[in-house]
Amino acid sequence: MKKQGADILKQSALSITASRKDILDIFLASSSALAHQDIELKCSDKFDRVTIYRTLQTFLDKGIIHSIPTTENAVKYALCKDECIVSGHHHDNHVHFLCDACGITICLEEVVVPQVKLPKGYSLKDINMVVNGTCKKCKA
Amino acid sequence: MKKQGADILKQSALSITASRKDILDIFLASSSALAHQDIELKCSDKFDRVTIYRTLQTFLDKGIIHSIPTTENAVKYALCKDECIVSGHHHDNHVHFLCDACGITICLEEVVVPQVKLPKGYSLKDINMVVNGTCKKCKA
DNA sequence: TGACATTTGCAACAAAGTTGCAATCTCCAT
DNA sequence: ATGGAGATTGCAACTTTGTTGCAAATGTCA
Ligand SMILES: [Mn+2]
Ligand SMILES: [Mn+2]
Ligand SMILES: [Zn+2]
Ligand SMILES: [Zn+2]
Repeated sequence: MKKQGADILKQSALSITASRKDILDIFLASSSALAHQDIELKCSDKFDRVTIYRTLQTFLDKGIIHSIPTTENAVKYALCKDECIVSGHHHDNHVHFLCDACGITICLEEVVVPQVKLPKGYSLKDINMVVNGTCKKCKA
Repeated sequence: MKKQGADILKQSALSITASRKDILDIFLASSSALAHQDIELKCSDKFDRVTIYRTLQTFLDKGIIHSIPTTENAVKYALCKDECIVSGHHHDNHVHFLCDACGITICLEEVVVPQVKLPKGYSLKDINMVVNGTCKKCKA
């Protein structure tokens, strides 16, 4: 049986509500990262825009989703994998791909973000790597 | 003599106007990347908000500045270096640092973005690497 | 200097995000 | 199973951010 939104909510000790379940199911059904607006288009008939904002924030806080900064000034969100939580801390250390042609944003789970050495004085907490280019489907 | 905004405008074959000069000078005087709002705070008394938007877009088009996507859903901008233009094309291949404590965003010109190998089918055009952490000044 | 093209400011919008509060819903202990 | 405490939601009102069209002002170059 496939993983459902409700399962994830239980795991994260969040109360189970219609909006949270539905929004999680939207993520589970999507193969690419979603912007707030993408989600709004899919369920603003059922839920208020504000609820979507708050739900996404809750998911971020709980480490259910992670955010992906894009060059188009639009943050996108994607589910975190289970293996993501190692010893109580999150590890979204994969590369993200953004297609300039179709705009799709994808987690490249199998591509690990390379380490970098920072100049003296800077302490590193997190690295974000976003690659632009052309995706499989849009290839000429 | 220090480089002035007007010099850069000439180099880029842009007409020299007060707003362009002033905004360039703000960049030249800043050691960190600036958001639209940062610039607005410094000169909205002299120029319209719309002018700032259009000026930043022009600078982007001409390769005078580059944009930095941040996790806070706010694009920041920074001047490109001269050496940035190699054979007519831009090369902003350095890492950016974003301090979680003070929010400052800095170009780490000396840290080159490492290459990554993408899965089959993806073609790469550009890589963006943003590192979060604590900057020199904010260090505990 | 003057014509012409470019740039700017303004006004009016549209879209995105935030906040407070009352109504509703979840969950847990009885 | 029920009900009450606390969490969640919808709504309204608002702020901030970004866009567009157009007329006035400015810069460029002959
Ligand atoms: Mn991801
Ligand atoms: Mn930079
Ligand atoms: Zn594509
Ligand atoms: Zn700092």
